[in-house]
Amino acid sequence: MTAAANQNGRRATASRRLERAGIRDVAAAAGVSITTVSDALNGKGRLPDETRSRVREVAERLGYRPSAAARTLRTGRSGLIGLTVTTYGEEPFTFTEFAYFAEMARAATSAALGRGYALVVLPASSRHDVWSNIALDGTVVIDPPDQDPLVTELYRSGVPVVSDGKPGNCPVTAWVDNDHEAAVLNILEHLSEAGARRIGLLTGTSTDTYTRLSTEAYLAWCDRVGQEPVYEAYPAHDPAAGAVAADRLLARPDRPDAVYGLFDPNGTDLLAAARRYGLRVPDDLLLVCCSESDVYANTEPPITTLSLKPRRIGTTVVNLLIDAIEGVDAGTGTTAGRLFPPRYRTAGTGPPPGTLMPTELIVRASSQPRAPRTTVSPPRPPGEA
Amino acid sequence: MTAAANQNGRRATASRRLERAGIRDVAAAAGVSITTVSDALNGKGRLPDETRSRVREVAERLGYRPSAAARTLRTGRSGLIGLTVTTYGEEPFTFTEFAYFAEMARAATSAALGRGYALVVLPASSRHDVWSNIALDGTVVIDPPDQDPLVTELYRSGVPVVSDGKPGNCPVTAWVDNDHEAAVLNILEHLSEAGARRIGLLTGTSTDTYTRLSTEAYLAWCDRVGQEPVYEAYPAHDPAAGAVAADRLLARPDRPDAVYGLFDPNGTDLLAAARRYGLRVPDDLLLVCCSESDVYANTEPPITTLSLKPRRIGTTVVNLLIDAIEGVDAGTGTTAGRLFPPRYRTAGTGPPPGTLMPTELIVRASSQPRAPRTTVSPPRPPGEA
DNA sequence: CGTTCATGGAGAAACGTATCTCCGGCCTTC
DNA sequence: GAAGGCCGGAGATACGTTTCTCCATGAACG
Repeated sequence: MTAAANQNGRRATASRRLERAGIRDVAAAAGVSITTVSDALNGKGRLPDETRSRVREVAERLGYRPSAAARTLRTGRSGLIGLTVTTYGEEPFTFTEFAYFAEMARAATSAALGRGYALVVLPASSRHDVWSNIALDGTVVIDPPDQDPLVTELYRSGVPVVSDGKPGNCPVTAWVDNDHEAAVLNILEHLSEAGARRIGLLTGTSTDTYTRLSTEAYLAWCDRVGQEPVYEAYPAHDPAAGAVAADRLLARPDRPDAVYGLFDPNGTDLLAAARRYGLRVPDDLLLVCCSESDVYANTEPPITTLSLKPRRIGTTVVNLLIDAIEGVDAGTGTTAGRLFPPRYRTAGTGPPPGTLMPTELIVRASSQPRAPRTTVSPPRPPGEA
Repeated sequence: MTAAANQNGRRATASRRLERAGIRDVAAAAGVSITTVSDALNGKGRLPDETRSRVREVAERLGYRPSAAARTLRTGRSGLIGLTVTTYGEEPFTFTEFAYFAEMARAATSAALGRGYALVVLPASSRHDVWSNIALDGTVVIDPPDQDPLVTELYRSGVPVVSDGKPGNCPVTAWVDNDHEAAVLNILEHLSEAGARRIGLLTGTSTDTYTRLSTEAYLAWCDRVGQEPVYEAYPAHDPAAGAVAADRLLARPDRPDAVYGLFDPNGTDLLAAARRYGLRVPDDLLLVCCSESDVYANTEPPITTLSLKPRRIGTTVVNLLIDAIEGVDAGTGTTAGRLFPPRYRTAGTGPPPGTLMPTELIVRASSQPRAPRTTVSPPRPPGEA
């Protein structure tokens, strides 16, 4: 009966340690071959149900757990997805610092788990050895800068890459982004209708897509309607710099009567700056900022915010990535396909497919002059302007 | 020259695909053996520097990247650490929902990366196949419930487990927690000194360590000083229930003149409830809540908070875990040790080693009668940078 | 009665690395 | 002049799966 012990000669020579049971042990205990065990547990092959259940029972009894490492080595699939956020400045990473990232990451994790994948968080600035030590089936990159060497290398080594934020010059498999241009135009229009005559912008100095597209849309709008641009830029990763920039913006001689702040803390920064200058919101100053935080529902006054809907973005990004990962095998043919490495190929040339997702403007008191329901009466210009 | 191609017979028979270069290819190109390549790249063995650098150069030229899966299989080490948060309720996971988790996770990720490990986020409620599909060197468990089956299984299969939150009956390798008892006593004392006669508690209905220990400390204190306990409990994972409970607490006939709220949103909840009942803070009601959010520095009035210092916890937990992981091999002997599975053994019996970490009470106006001046974060003058 | 087929399953070859064992030279040393 | 000792490196094995290939058996069918 237990003659099967002779089959695995190697194990017979080694003294029996208290190792975890392997597939060989299960096969021996069940009196079948390794193949049968593998097929039974993975639901493959042609086996009568009786054999299947018997093998499963034996495996359960022995506490058998397949080795993830061996499976990964054999199948070329790890079930792991990298989630990378390009780090601003020196800090390890600004993860969860802004609500956008936190929400996006949470949604991405959920979506991945729902499809049987797990997410591993890897800052782009991590030591190279950490990256190459992990078998990744694909990677989500949040807001890659132009010519990101990390993305380029990943792509070259055959790992699918989907970016959150339209990539500049990086070759990605696909990308997802908000329609920042439409969002900014919508806000500017909203503020104009609320009576704004001179709309200012609080923006960043970094070159990521979000900052760039938003600022360009603002400048283009200014050019179109004939307003002189009024904006201040600051390094968005510096939490203290935002307050300073907000102050600068409201201290200008050509002080705007409405401001859109591109970053999450801008709302409170602008509100505080307005108080310092004795400006009432919304009477003297209309305010909108981009934020996922609901604290702006309870500020005094509540502040109109633009939500980028990070949950939707995170879910979409992960689903696109997994589609690419799993689509690889489907496209490589029938028999010899298995021999091919899981290298993603772009169909011909041309830009990678991108998806634009809408944003949502949550209108609150800060952008509604006086009566919240009628916008007919234009506000009087603040001070002398 | 390229006669080395004959050595790897397997590769010679298969038609040459455009696969990624393996260690064999490097060996062939450099005219050395696989062993030499491995040693040269990993800094092991005894090789002259000339050979080392030559092999490295060839590897670089071929764009060689070692297979993480193969290395993991061979060494039994993946460089991956699981980060598990027990899910409250139905939601996928409350990660990043509370600032505590977000901060703790961020610190843990940083600490892990600093030591060459990466973190993979895995809710305790994930499908079992996701868990067993990933080779984990160890796991951090946030606040495991009593008799957590997940922890038990992990521990049994030899994976080191370190928990954030003193475990009830789970066998963990080590644990870290705040000194909740001391923290609560400190708060109660602080409130008493501020003039409180009847201190109420807003607590949770769940059985996690934090809730349990804090509540018990409160009850013990009441018993000691002879005050009748005044508390309301609600399911902490329900964001709406907190406001209701806060309202209930202040509506009681034996209304407290000071309240400590165990959860992050309790501060605003209690403040809102106080307003509804026309209670002035801190004149009629002293307020403290446990929170990592700095919004309480700007509420009206600013609210005294207890910080659990999640960054410190996250860092400590990860370092303890990695110590355990890397300590395993050190303890298994010299020669035959390599054959042993990386199974962690507790030294004898007895409880697992635990570390208590201090908390920090940030005193603001809400718990100081009269004195409106805060001791932290003084207001910034308008003109200052 | 011979041929085909479907069924149930076994054997063995990978996957790509790390590492244990061993071996040939050359140099020293008595 | 022979016996170690060190240097530089090659061979082979094992890590634990998945999966390709192939075989034996018996039934169906002409």
